[in-house]
Amino acid sequence: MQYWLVKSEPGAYSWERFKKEGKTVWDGVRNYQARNNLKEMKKGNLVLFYHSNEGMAVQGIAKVSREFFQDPGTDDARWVSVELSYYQELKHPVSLQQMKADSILENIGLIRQSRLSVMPLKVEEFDRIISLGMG
DNA sequence: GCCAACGTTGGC
DNA sequence: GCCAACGTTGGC
Repeated sequence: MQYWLVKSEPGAYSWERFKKEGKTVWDGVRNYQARNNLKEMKKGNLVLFYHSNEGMAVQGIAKVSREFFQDPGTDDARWVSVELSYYQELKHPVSLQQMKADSILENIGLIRQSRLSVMPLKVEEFDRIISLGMG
């Protein structure tokens, strides 16, 4: 099982909206590294949903419900999307500050490479965020 | 609002 | 192929 983290500015697409809609096409990724990560996602993989810029925190968990396909927002064959479905909400959002202060999470991709919007997580990183968010 | 990090573009 | 200029992201 592979674990992931995706970022969204809540003003552009929020966790609240995702929760209400139940699923969404994750489109608009225009960065090769992020695109490569989208292509690696397998159906059933779990994906943390992080709010950037405002309310900077992991909000909840999504599940990959459809593997990559052409991004419907463009005809350019380089760019792909996946479909994500609502899975579970964290009891307490896990803030960037909390992650920076945590010895397991201090070297997470989110902190090391702050501009990447789709990234893999190690199992122990995923588990640590869940335990902080559900504890 | 500022700025660091970093990806992209285009001239040479 | 190099690199300066420029644009974007995202934390503060």
